[in-house]
Amino acid sequence: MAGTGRPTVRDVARHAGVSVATVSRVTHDDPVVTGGTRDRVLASMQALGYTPSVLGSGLAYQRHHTLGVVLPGLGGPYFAALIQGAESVAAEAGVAVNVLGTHLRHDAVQAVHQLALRTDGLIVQGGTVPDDLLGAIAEKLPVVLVAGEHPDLVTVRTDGRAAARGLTAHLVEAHGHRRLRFVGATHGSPDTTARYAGFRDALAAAGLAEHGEPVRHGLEARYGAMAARQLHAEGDLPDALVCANDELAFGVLATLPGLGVAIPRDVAIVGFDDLDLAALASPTLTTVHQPVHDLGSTAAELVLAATRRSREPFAPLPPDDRVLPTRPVLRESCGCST
Amino acid sequence: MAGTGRPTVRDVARHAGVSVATVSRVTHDDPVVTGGTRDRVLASMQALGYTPSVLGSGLAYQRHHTLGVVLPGLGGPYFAALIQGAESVAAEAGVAVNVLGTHLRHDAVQAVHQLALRTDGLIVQGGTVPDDLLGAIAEKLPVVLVAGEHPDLVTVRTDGRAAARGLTAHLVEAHGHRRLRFVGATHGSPDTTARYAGFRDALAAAGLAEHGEPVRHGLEARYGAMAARQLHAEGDLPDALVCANDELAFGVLATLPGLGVAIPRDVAIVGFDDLDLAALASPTLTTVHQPVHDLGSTAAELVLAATRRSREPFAPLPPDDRVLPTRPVLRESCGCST
DNA sequence: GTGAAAGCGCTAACAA
DNA sequence: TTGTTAGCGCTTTCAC
Repeated sequence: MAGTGRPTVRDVARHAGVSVATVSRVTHDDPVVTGGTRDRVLASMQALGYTPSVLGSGLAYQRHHTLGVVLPGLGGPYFAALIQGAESVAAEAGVAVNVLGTHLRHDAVQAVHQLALRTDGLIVQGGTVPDDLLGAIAEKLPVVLVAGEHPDLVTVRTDGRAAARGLTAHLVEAHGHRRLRFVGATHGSPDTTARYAGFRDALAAAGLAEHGEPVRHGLEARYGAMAARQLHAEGDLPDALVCANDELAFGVLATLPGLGVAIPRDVAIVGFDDLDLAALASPTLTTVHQPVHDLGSTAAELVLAATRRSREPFAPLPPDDRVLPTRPVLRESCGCST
Repeated sequence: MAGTGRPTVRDVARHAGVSVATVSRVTHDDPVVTGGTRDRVLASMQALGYTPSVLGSGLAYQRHHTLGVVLPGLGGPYFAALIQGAESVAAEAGVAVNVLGTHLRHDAVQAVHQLALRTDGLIVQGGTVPDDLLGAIAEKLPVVLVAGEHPDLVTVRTDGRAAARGLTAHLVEAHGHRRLRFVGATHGSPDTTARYAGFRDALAAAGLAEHGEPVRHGLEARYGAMAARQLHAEGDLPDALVCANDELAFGVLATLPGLGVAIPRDVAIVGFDDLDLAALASPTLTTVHQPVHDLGSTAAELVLAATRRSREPFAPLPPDDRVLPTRPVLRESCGCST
């Protein structure tokens, strides 16, 4: 009876000789239930192999127990680390993580809307969602923006501009490079845009001009390879390449040497993020360490905190801007400690 | 009234002057509703900004409208492609995709169980979940195993052994290499295990012995770098390195040249998967093209098909073994067309 | 401390 | 063709 499916609260209640309310209380560790009753119910749960239905409690609580994460893509160690950070916090709270990669979908806006309907809160990577849509969604459920800026939202980021300024200055001052070029598509990536701005800041401060426009193919490893081939074909290699992230730098690193260009002898290279591979490639990669995992976990904490107290109609989160620290990591690819 | 929250079927029904059943029918494009009624209801939906609650319909349907994907990790382009494949099919069906990376979690088994409770079906990458647990879960909901083998389950995979045999034979026969070594951690990865077996097949057929044990650091780019450094340190470089996947090969490619080892002059290298970067790195990477995206989409189709007809108690899927074709891609890193 | 009962939003017989 | 009604599984007042 009661179907052949999984046992429900009712089954447990009957088996334990209590009411469904009591079963529910035990599930939630409600301290009012007596030790004896409690044990009896727990035993019945064991005996029947009962697990609360996510569907049932979801409806009653009006909560999906799911966190949405919106990223441009899913590939790449950067996003993996971000997701892990978010997931570690979410798992703790019994919340699942639902990831959406927008750059791969023509119907990204639609998809974000869909996601918003099935989650209790959203973590959004800067540049993936138009600002107005973001604002609209933030009125409906808690949203935290990662690696982006927005006056009315909660944001978690690093100061990429300052970091890029510092790293670029290092290339100029410590290694005497004067012809520097930026690699990375700035469009649609606030993070990259900030880094490029910092790059330009440093050049301006040193009285230098960019050695050519940024090479804007994309932000993944393969685009680094593409950039390397393009630069090589142009035959006008700069002294140093400032890559928007480590992935791009690896793409360059897996290509230029094969084309007969030695690093850092012929060209110096720096990246951003300090991915694991950075310390292992040869030459080891000079970069800026970013707390990517923390970015994700912090964002998740903020969203979940808002989620939990979401009882009434829902009030948007008060704006906040958390800036996490970065740290330059000087290795071989810039010419240091060769 | 009716709370300040989102409008419900009841609100729409009242507004349109029909019953909730009719509203539900319109939502599901039930052809029985008259054009007039239909239009009136649609208008009311528009007016009120109604969207069906995932929670409500979920409970009624007893369906989560979510597909689970279990992978070892989330980084890496291989998994990104797999997820995209699955997601493209899922999105079509209005189903969300929930990804779980097991290698990063100490409580992987627990996590898989949790996931099973919130999804309608699971796609599992071979090697991520113990066989017995897999069997147990498959009795509860549709499960498709990707890149793995299992007698009682639906599996979608490629014939990695044959592919590896062919590629290895190429190194031996076309390029005359005799001292070959395998790079990649076979433990816990059926895919890698199969490729290693194929590698050995080819060597045996040629009457050759492996030039040393496999270098088993892992399966990601950084472990390729690690392997490269180890091999270089050992000072006994083989003629050719057969990497378990392209990621590892890239790690090697971003490291060996920097250590003064030219590819393919000093060492030939081949990978598996044919990631985008393979055609762009220098030297371009010889590899085996795998339909990773199709692996994901096929798996998703199979799971969803089973999901849809899951009406009664649920019968496990009948075992099936789909083998998708692969294709060797000969490029520069093996010594071809240099 | 425990139980009865009224929902949460939607679907699906069954009636009309 | 449309409406009525009884759930789906769980939570949560409000009585007892």
